[in-house]
Amino acid sequence: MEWYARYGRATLPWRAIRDPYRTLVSEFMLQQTQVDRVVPKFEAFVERFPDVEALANARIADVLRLWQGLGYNTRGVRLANVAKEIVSRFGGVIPANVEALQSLPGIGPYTARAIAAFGFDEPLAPVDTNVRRIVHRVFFGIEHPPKAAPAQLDERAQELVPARGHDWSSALMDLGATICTARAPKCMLCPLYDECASAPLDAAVVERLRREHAKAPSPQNAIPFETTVRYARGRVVDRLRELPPGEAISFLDLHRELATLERSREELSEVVAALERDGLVTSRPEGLSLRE
DNA sequence: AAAACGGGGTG
DNA sequence: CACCCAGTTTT
Repeated sequence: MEWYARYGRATLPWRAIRDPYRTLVSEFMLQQTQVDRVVPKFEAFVERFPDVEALANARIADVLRLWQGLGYNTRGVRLANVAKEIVSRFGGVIPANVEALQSLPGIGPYTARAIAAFGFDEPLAPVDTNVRRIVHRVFFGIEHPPKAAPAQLDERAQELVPARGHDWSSALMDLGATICTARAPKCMLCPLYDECASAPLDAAVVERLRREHAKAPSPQNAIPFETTVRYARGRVVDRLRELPPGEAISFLDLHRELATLERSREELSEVVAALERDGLVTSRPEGLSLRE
């Protein structure tokens, strides 16, 4: 905690102002997404949608426009749906209870605990990739190969949490993001050096062990990203984001404009259908648009 | 248990 | 250029 007081990222916008709604928004944006890329998006988002009610009344299309550049666009849809459910099921008040939180769309075990800990200062351990890595290195040794099961790491992380959860978990995550990093840990700067089962860790050794225990590359890593469905989805959503609010584009126009994708009408149709199922896109007689 | 889901920074 | 990132949902 002394290290955190001195070197922690206290000015992150969801820490400078503590508020469960800001915690909710930040945690959705931070799923699988680095802090540096979230900060500017977060600030624009909470300015446009300052509270649960504003977000509950938002058009999905506007949420998705603010989501540009973050990736995993269904997170934006789910976040807006969470706001609606909070209004309809919880009277507009974000629950502090983990089970209630996890019943909401897009909130899994990590995010439920993160909202409870960061939003309500509950003594719970949100175990993200940082906490997982730190706990593994400190108590079980270097994580390549893994010597601890996920359940063991959860349990060990939870045992560490003091009475108030916010600063403790913030500290662990900052340590993981800046010192106890995945590739090139800076053990010589680490406040846990003396208690750590892995210190001092040499970056070259980490790299070698990682390589030795690397899983066989999945076949889709061998093909160019531009040929993947994910890429096609991204280009479709990008095109629909450009549409002025209220306007639509016909499927055939979309297919023509996205000719560089080299997708047949049938293939592109399947991409659009999946986006519809995911709640991002609406198909009407006038054409396609982001969902209202 | 494995795959799908984005996109940008990094060593 | 493979890996990594405040994970969750679907298959």
